[in-house]
Amino acid sequence: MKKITSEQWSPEVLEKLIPGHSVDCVILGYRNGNLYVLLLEWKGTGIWGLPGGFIYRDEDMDCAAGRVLKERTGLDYPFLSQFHTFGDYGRRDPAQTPQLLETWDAEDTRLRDWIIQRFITTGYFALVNIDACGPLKPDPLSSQCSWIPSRTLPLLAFDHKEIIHTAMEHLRRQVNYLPVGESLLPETFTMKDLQLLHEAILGKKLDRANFQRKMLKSELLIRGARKTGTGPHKAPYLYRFLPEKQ
Amino acid sequence: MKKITSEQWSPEVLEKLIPGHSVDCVILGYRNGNLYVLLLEWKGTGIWGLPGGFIYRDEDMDCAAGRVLKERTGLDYPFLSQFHTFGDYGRRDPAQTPQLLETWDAEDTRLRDWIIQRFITTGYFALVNIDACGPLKPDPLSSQCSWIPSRTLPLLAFDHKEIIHTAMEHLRRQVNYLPVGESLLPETFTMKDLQLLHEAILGKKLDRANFQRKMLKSELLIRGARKTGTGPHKAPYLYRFLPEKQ
DNA sequence: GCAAAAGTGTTGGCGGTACACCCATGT
DNA sequence: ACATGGGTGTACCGCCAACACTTTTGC
Repeated sequence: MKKITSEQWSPEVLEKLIPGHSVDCVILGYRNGNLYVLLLEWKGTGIWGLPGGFIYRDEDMDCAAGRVLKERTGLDYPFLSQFHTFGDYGRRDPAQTPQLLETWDAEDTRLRDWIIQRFITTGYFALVNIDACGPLKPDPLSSQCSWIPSRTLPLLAFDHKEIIHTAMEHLRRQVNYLPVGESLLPETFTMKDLQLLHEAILGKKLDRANFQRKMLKSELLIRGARKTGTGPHKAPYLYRFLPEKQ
Repeated sequence: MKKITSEQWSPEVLEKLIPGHSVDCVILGYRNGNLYVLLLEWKGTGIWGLPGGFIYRDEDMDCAAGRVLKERTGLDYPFLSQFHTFGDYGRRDPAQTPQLLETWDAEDTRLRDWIIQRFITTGYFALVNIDACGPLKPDPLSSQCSWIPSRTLPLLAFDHKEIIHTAMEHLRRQVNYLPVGESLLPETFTMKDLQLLHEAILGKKLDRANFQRKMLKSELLIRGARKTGTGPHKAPYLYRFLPEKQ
């Protein structure tokens, strides 16, 4: 796996990239009971898109996805996995690409031709701790990079809405086998916190008693001290995840 | 979905193809208790590879996979689904490409350059009835196209062994949710036939009694007459799958 | 004391596994 | 009759959903 550092796109850089194939990352974060997706706003258009990028000719595709994550969030390769490749001919609405290019140097048609060509994209998804991210950085085509609640998605470019839905579907199917808590929660948390997270992912309420037993039986958690000052009720335990097995 | 008919590769045709991205199909068949994979032998090399193909610039990627299936087997789009995209920089062993090209027109370097470039490939898998296939047709790079038992794979090109293993893994995980019997068995079959198929996929023995109950409970089968002349024992029922729900 | 939230217990259903028991048939 | 394989019954276990009960805490 060869790592390549971030660079602005330019005609010279474009030469080093694989044409027509991109990676798009569905980066999920969590805070206060809500799931968030990291999105970029295309300069001045009000259209949002997934953080994506291109693949260098001598770079593994997985690395390209990791590089995108690093460039936007500063995070180094947390849990990141490919979930689907989107290859329909008409997946990029041709009416949207001109908007994407409005802020670009119009006189160099190489850039324009490169960006409006047909693209196949491979979707990756990552679960990250919002507080562990560095400052969010938009890419050269975007004006801002923000955490957007996954329940209230804005107008999205191309088929990015479908890509997000596919990723969420993938996450829901695997929620019991993935370290979702470890990736999305702070170091210590209550069982209620963990349950709210699972409920946010699954989009439905879970039984408190059964959820508690299931989590404890997994033997991935260690129980710490009780959390004080949480109100007029029994103080809940604080948990943390076991250190990783080597 | 735009359909495109088969053509030989030529410099003119190559212009119409997306460079650097291929589809490879893991096409599985079944007969007498054994799973088979459809493979092609590269002309004169003794190296085998998956049936693959390229994507026309105006063609959906899923269609390209369906076209590959059709070209090799004559079958029209049975159950066919994408399972993973293989994008490592070093996935195609550069030492193997010269062998692949030995039988090609060496004086036209465009063909050579096109075929030895870095490729990302998307893997599809299909379950087909061997008897329903037309005559098997090798592609321009291959001398033969045959059903090879999945347990005794020959020397395979590039990372095709890994691709097959990934597909089999995918199939094992989904065997209970896929119409494996409907795709791989003849119209009528005994419960034992169906069980042998599942055992071949899972690579382990199943309990006869429990398997029978599970299949009947699914309500996908209808029981027909008994099969006669099967030996000194009770005659088994013949089953068929219910006609598809509309 | 009372409400609210946390922790634990109990029950029943369902799916999977293991294995026992009959049934039909050709020799 | 008997061996062989097909069909069905029963018991057990683990997982999950539903819900009851007890404990702690601030008001």
